Amino acid sequence: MRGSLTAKGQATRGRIVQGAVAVLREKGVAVATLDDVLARTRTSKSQLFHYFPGGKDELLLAVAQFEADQVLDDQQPHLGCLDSWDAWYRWRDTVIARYEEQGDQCPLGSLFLQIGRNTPGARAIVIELLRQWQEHLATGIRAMQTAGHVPISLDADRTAAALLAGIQGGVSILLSTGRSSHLHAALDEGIMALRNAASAAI
Amino acid sequence: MRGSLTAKGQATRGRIVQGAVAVLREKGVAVATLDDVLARTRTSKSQLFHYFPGGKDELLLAVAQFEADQVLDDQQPHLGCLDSWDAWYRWRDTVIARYEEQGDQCPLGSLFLQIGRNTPGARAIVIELLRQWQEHLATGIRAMQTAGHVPISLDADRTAAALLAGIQGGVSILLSTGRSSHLHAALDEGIMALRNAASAAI
DNA sequence: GCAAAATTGGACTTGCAGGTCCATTTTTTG
DNA sequence: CAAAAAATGGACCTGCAAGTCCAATTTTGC
Repeated sequence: MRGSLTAKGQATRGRIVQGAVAVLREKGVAVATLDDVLARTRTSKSQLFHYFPGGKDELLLAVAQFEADQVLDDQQPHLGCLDSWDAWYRWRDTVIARYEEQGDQCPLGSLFLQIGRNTPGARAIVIELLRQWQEHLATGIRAMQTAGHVPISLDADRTAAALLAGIQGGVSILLSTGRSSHLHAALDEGIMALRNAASAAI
Repeated sequence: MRGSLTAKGQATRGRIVQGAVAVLREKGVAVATLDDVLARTRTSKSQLFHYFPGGKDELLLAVAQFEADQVLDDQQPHLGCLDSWDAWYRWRDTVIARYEEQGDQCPLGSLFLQIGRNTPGARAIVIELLRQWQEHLATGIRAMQTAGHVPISLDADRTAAALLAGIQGGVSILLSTGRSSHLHAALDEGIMALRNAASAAI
């Protein structure tokens, strides 16, 4: 078999990615080196370049994909069933808890500055993550509309986009300042906008 | 005079900062080097380290401070007189224009990932920028309350915080995806929240 | 005008991190 | 079991960018 990975190979490759994820979360992408990853995973240079011929960039991209998947997973199952006010508030609590716990690490954000937003691979990962995230929110808003809790006149996609922007900004402010008050405000105001739309329906 | 700068010295120091600003905007902090700055400003290594004994970190910090000041300046005079719906929309247009023009450069954001958010100097710059920005917004909201356009019951600081988060997120999404729709949505929804609060007043 | 201080040029050093290479061992395949 | 392919260890190379050093020049203060 040409170019295939044995079970052992897959295991090693996986270990490298996992190790890279850990190292990057601990030290930050700016200072983390390949040797750090090797030390942690007890693998050698030749192994790393064997599984990631593209070198550091390719490894970072793999880590980015992993982290991106993690973002939505961590919001489940709540993100998937935003069909009552209660569900929305439970989801809000999950988001806040996740990012408060994460502290001032930003696995994903910093990763993209390093890889470069321009590289097609990196950009595709962010775009897809944001698209899915926003889609989930929009679906939740439509569910609330169907249930009659939010007026149909509301533009679900636009509202979802604004809410997503608020979350992104809240998180990035949390990263910069260590305070989660903006994330709190963005989520609460976002949900409040849905409730107010209900009473201020045109 | 010990440790003082002559007029010539100040000019050189200023040229270095200006050159660094330009280089960082063009190439991005991840790949820009001190030699790039020297080449552009026609200065020498010894000059750079003479005026920035702390080396690259100190220079980056100076650039960060410059860029931070720029952020609010670029929103003036609109940000300073948010006392009518019209003024709010003019300000919104200014913000959108500024960041659309900037494209996918993020002088400030990327800078902090390089310097490290932890270093006290860097963190202080962001915190102060955000504080002033939010203060301006809150002042604007209070002006609208005083004028009777927005109910007093609204928490100006919290609303300003949410709006600021939305802007931050909108910008960071613009940087990642090249699309300004989220920034648009965040601003419009943020202002809409003020208007809806008016009609949905408790 | 002259001594002291500030400014400047640019060659040189240094350390490090990414990447290459090849010999050796292990696993797969038939 | 034997040949081929995959996996592994780790020494080595290389380039680059930050930072050092010193000698030369200009400016300042008195």
